[in-house]
Amino acid sequence: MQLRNQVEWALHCSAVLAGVPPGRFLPARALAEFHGVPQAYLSKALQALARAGIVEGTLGPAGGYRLAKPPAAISFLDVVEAVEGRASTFACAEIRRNNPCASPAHPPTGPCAIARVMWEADEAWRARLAAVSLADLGATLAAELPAELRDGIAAWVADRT
Amino acid sequence: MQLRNQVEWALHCSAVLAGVPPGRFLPARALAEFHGVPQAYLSKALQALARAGIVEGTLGPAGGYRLAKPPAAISFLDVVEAVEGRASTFACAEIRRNNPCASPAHPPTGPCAIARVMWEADEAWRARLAAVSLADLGATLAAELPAELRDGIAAWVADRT
DNA sequence: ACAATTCGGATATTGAATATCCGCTATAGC
DNA sequence: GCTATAGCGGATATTCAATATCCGAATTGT
Repeated sequence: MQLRNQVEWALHCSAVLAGVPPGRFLPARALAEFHGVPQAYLSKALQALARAGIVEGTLGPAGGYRLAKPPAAISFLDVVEAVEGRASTFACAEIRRNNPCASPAHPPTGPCAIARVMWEADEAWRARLAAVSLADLGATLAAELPAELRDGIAAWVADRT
Repeated sequence: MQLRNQVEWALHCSAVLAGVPPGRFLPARALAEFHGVPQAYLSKALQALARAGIVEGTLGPAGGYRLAKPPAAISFLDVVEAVEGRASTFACAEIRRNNPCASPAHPPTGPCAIARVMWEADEAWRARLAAVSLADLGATLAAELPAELRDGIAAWVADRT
C-alpha cells in the first residue's frame, strides 16, 4: 500500500503556492520546473486540487494557480484526500457472509469487528493529517530553511507570477 | 491508496486459526472454503504469515496451519505488515533537491518537513493497529456473535482439524 | 513401504490502476 | 481582433495487483 507520488507533489505545490503574493497566479509550468517533475502529469494533481476547492486556476497569460483559501484553513488531509480520494484504506468485502455456517436468513448486523479496527486506525491517520495546516508547515519551513534559500525561493516565485 | 484484499483475508484467517484446538492444524483448503475465496491465492497470504512467524504450517494429511504464538501476542499490525510489508505509506522522493534555487553544494539536512508530517500520521495508524491483538478480537467476537453461530463455527472447524 | 495429502515456491495470464502524453478551449494583453 | 499562453479533459502506455496453474518436497496414516 503506497500513496501516489502525486500526493507528495500536491503537498509541495501547496507549500509553494502559500508563498505566492496575494492576487497573483503561479503557472503549473513553473511549479513543475521548480520541483523537477513532469508538467503534464503534475497538472492532473493540480486539477484535483482545483476540483476540491483548495486551489483555483485562471487561463491565459499571467494565469496559473493560487490557493483558494488562507493557508491556515487548508490541512494536509484536505490535500491528501483531494488527490487520493476520501475512501478508507481498508475495503471490507464482507467475506464473513460467505461463511458456510451462517444462515443467509440471518445476515450479520452492524459492521464486521475486523473492519471496525481497521477503520479506527484509518481515522487516527486522518486525524493526524487534519491537525496540521499549510500555515503550520509554513512556520516550520520558515524556522528550518536557511534565510538565503528562503529569499531565493521567494524571488524565484515572484519572478514568475 | 488501498490495502490489498489479502490483508482482509489474512485477518479473518487469523481469527479462525485462533479458535483451532491446541495441537491441531487447519488446512488452507478449509480456510478458503470457509471464507469463499480462491484457495491458490489465499495460500500466498498464508505463506506470508508463515514467513513472518505468525502462523506455522505442517505438511501431509492432518496438516495445515495454526497460530505460531498465543493470540494475545499477535497484533493487527503484525498481520497487516506481514502481508503489506513494513514500508511507510508515504515515500519521500526528496523532490526538494530539484529546487533550482538550492545549491547542490549545501544539501538539505534532516528529513523533509512534509515527509515528517506524513510519517507521523503513518505512525499513528500503526500504533492503533498494534494496540489490538487477536485475543481482543476474539473477545469482541465472543460477545457479539450469536451463540448458535459461534458453536456452529467451532464444530465446523473441529471437523476439519 | 506406499499413497494420499499438504505446504512451498515458481510461473503465466488477466485486468485494473497508475503514470504519461497530446490536442482543445478559453483568457489576457498588444 | 489576433496571437501567445494558460488550464482542462480525453487518449495512451506501462506498471502492478489479482488470479489460476503447475510441480516439487515433506509428512502422516494405511
